[in-house]
Amino acid sequence: MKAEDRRELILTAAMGVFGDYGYVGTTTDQIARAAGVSQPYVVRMFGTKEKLFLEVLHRALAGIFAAFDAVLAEESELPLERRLGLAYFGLLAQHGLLLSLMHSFVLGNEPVIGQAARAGFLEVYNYLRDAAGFSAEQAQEFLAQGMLANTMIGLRMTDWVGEDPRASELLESCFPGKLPMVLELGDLHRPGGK
Amino acid sequence: MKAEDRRELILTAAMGVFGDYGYVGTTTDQIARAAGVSQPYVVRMFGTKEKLFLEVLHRALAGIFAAFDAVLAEESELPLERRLGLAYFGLLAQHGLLLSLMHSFVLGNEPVIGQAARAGFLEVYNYLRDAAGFSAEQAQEFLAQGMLANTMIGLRMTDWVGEDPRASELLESCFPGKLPMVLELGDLHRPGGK
DNA sequence: GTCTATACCAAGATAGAC
DNA sequence: GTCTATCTTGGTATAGAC
Repeated sequence: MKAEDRRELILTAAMGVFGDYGYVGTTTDQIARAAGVSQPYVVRMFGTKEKLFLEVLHRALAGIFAAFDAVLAEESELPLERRLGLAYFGLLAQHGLLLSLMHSFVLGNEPVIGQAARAGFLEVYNYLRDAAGFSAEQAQEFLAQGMLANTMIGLRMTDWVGEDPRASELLESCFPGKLPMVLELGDLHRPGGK
Repeated sequence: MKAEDRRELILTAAMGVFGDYGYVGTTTDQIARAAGVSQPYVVRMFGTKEKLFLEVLHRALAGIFAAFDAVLAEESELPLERRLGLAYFGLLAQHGLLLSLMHSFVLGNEPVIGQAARAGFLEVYNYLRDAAGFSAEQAQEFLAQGMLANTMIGLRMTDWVGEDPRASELLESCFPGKLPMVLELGDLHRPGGK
């Protein structure tokens, strides 16, 4: 296999593991095993764990913009907020995409990663304001809902559906009409999830 | 000094450091230095880093409920959501309180901490629904705004006020009328902040 | 292009002195 | 009650073979 393909493989694996355990909590060895290569190879290919994480971050953001662009390009009766929200939920199918971002969002102190995370978040905000044409209030509300959704996934709150009725009630408000899908995808974000 | 007082000192220091660097990213030595004691002493007193973090989590939640209880006990013209929101912002004055929680919210995979984090989050939700009398939608919206506010602090977005007009705009929506206060408190959540 | 072996360092935890 | 010294583990990164 050539380097470019391995790169893809490793990046995908890294996104999943980083999403599950966070930047600091993830070892390059975990990523290597998830990708089916040796630990030194991961480091060799990306230089450092930090650089690898930055690439994952970049990819995650690109994934968001791609999904949103697709929404803006399509015709629909539904209000734009709703459609972008659904597209956002769709990103849960990519293991670790939203959670890697979420982890970066609490690392503002990290000199390199924090900077990238702030810039990335603002890019999303700018997209909502400019490309999507949201007002400041609309964009803020959209992001707030997104952050709560991320939190539900990060907490693995889906594991408590059925056990605690209030957990179900909250999740139903966070993912209106999409709980079944989210529960299914929730399996990804668990130890051992593909 | 007796053990009980040291305990307080260490817990306060630990909350700040955990908030700044997260559970995994924090070393017991950082905490020890922040508290002015030796690293082994921190471990000795709390058993393990994990147990210490769980105590911090417990304290952070207690802080939230104390602040909310005070709001419910007082008379006011303002709507309850607004008053609880302001009380929430007030918690920013306690270094690391909201951010330690936020870090725990993305650690759902951690067997012990994840469980505690989920339970803690649901306690807050239950409080809003029962003690505060919020509807499911009100509680969800309140939490969404809280998670976005936490994210802004975690990202240290306040550092970009003045540099990026969109950062200011977003922060102003997140902390309506309270930006000056938040900017001042933002200094706490920076490397070297007391 | 990918691995094995390993150097090196940082961190949590323990032992035991004072 | 608190410290110094230290054990042990685990994790990033490097060297170098195949």
